[in-house]
Amino acid sequence: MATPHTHTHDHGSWNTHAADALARKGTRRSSARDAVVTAIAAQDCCASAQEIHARLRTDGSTVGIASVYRTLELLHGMGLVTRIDTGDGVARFEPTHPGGEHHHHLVCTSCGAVEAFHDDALEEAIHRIADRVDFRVDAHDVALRGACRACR
Amino acid sequence: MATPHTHTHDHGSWNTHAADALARKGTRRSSARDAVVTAIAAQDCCASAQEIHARLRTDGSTVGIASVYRTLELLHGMGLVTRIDTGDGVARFEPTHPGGEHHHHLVCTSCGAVEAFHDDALEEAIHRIADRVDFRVDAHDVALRGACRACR
DNA sequence: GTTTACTTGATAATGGTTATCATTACCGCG
DNA sequence: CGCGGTAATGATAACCATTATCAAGTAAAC
Ligand SMILES: [Mn+2]
Ligand SMILES: [Mn+2]
Ligand SMILES: [Zn+2]
Ligand SMILES: [Zn+2]
Repeated sequence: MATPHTHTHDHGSWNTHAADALARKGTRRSSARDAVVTAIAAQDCCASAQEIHARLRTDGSTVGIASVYRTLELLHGMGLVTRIDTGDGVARFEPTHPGGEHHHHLVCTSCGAVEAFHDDALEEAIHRIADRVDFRVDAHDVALRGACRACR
Repeated sequence: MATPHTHTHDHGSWNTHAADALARKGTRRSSARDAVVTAIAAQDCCASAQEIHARLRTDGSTVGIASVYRTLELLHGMGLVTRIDTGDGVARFEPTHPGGEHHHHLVCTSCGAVEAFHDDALEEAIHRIADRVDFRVDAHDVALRGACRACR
């Protein structure tokens, strides 16, 4: 039931999915946005704007930090990216897969490490709550906090 | 199963609980800390440092904002207070009840309203995950995001 | 090619939180 | 009781992730 999340995504498929959605929305094509989208497509789990920016600059890109934030905001507004707050005051983002398939996070309060997990019973419970409550539930997030193997 | 959380806490009991824990820890008694502890004891759900500070000042207290942050950090470190991040860049805090009884939150992404809920199946699922995963889980939090009745 | 307005990158501004520091005031001890 | 050591305080400066601003660049429509 609770499984260490296996990374079996095709990075290219999300990239295409996102590019299509952007084209459909009618945004112009630009190298900055392309670079950010490609960088996000390569992630299996969450990364902050600053981390994405640093990775891009290391790879020789000249994208500005503002464009990273702007692109993340755009993609988030379009539901192409999931925002995750691990509680350290930094927003992290990961690709949202079209099928609804996703994972949640184990956060080490000692070293800040983030691990992914998935659990069907958890999803089922959340789904039932959403049906029962006087609130339209669009999204959910779950974080388990504690100590990772290394910090324990 | 999923119930709108009923507020049946005795505010005084958490206040005493916290005061005892602070005494046991050997901290000095001060009016600033007392005021913050009392303010938190009066909460049924989460409030930010600034909100707590404003409430105290309105009530005639001269507590500085720094003391509010310091007290929250102290109480959080002692496990007396739960920190909640609703994703708007503001940390909120609510009293941690000794029996482990707690609730989770519905967050309206439109107006920012926060409602509490509790669900046994959800807790059970999380408990099972904690047992199964290679991680020491000390705490967990769950947020359901969407639109409240008023914003829907 | 020209025009239009979407994008960009640099940089200033914002705002919650944290660090600093001189001053205050608990509280154990004589 | 007083003292003295030092935890705690409140004002304020510093920090830092995120946002807003703006002049310059550049897709894409015509
Ligand atoms: Mn889920
Ligand atoms: Mn719970
Ligand atoms: Zn992830
Ligand atoms: Zn609450």
